[in-house]
Amino acid sequence: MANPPLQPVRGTRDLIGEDFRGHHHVVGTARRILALYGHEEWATPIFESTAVFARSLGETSDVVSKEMYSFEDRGGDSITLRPEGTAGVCRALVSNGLTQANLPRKVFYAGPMFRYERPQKGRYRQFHQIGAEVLGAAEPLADAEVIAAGWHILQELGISEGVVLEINTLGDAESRDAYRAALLEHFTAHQAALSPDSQVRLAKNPMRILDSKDEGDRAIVATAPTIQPFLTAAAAGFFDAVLRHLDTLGVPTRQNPRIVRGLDYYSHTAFEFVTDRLGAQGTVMAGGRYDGLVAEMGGPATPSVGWAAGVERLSMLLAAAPAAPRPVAVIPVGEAQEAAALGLLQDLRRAGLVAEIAYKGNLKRRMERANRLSARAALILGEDELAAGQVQLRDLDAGSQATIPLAEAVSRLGA
RNA sequence: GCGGUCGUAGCUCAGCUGGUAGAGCGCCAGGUUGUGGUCUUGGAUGUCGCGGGUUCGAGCCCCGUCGAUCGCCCCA
Repeated sequence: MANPPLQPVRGTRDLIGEDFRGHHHVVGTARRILALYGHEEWATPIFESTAVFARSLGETSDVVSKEMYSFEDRGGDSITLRPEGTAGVCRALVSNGLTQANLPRKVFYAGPMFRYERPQKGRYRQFHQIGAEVLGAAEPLADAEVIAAGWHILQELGISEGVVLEINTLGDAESRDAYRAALLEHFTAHQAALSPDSQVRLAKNPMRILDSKDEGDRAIVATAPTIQPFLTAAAAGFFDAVLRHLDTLGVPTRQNPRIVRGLDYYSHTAFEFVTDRLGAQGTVMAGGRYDGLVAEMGGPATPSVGWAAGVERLSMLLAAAPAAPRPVAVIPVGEAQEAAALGLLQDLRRAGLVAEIAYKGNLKRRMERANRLSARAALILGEDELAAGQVQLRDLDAGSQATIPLAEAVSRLGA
């Protein structure tokens, strides 16, 4: 019996061909744009002590309570595959003693994240995120700038048309406590009419009811108070400044008082770039301000702001992944011509041209292979031509062919 | 964790009231032993996701399971 076929683990997938090129294009574009904004790239470990996430994301958040890939390593320590990137970056800031010098510090990261969830369109158990953080900046301009960088990336990817920035403020602790109390009062009054899910939310985190998708809930939410009247003067002023800077930086915004971020560490600015083109997973880039997180990691108070974006989701919005490069095919007609062909092959590559040679096959086979690689041109080295210091240059799109001096091959192909 | 839909050739799919599999594309070979893509002729495709059950007989019916997909929860 043959071995049973192996399947990828549920919620994981291979990135091959067009999928990989789309993914690579998203990450590469983010890397390039964020460099323009002064972000440096960090690579933190893919797994951390479980405490790094449990403490920062909030013990009761779904991510911590039911979605983490946690395991005990051989030394008996509890380890978790990172479900998101910000906690690791903050931990790294503290671990590396970077909390004093050169703040604010702008960071970019990209890599795989892991959450044990039911897979769905645009949602995987191993997925990839890019993220930008501005660490150690309490000013509203930091919020606006990092959001502007995200918008810039979406524009550069050509997908900003169908995406809107929804933004809200969660206020400071004082505003939030007052608002939470008011919400609790409002929803408790309508408790019986709430959906079962929202009755649970009422006990755990009443703010979550605000973004419920349940029809009945929406009617109750519509009459719920917004946070605005509960904002302290400082919190209101902060949010106004963020909005003003975003306007100045050319980022269109839509205020949405129902936005609530899922992770506990957010305060003040909360935002999501959303689209209606991805079904239920409309959030494509999201983040906010997290002034208390670095302190949670054992560092000094380090007000910070940032966002993360799902690479798979951004990639799905791309009109088309960039095409693979089109090589030049070098084709020796007989074995005697192979040495000359290999020399030419390396000359082309040294000149920066993508060039390929088949490992075997006659002229017809090699031409077929060149076609399959969507080669743009073939350089055919025949015995007679080579003896005269010449090669055949065939344009595979036009189908035209010309005899040219071997020495001109590289320059004729536009090096 | 919960609910809906779906798993047939490498890909996209067809397969009648159950009678032991088909198309297109792709692939391979010839027409063209120094020329691809177009054209033409021929050829090979398969544990019908997996396991069990019903039946004389199951791709088709039943149960389970794995996977995909869409939605809920939640989230990027």
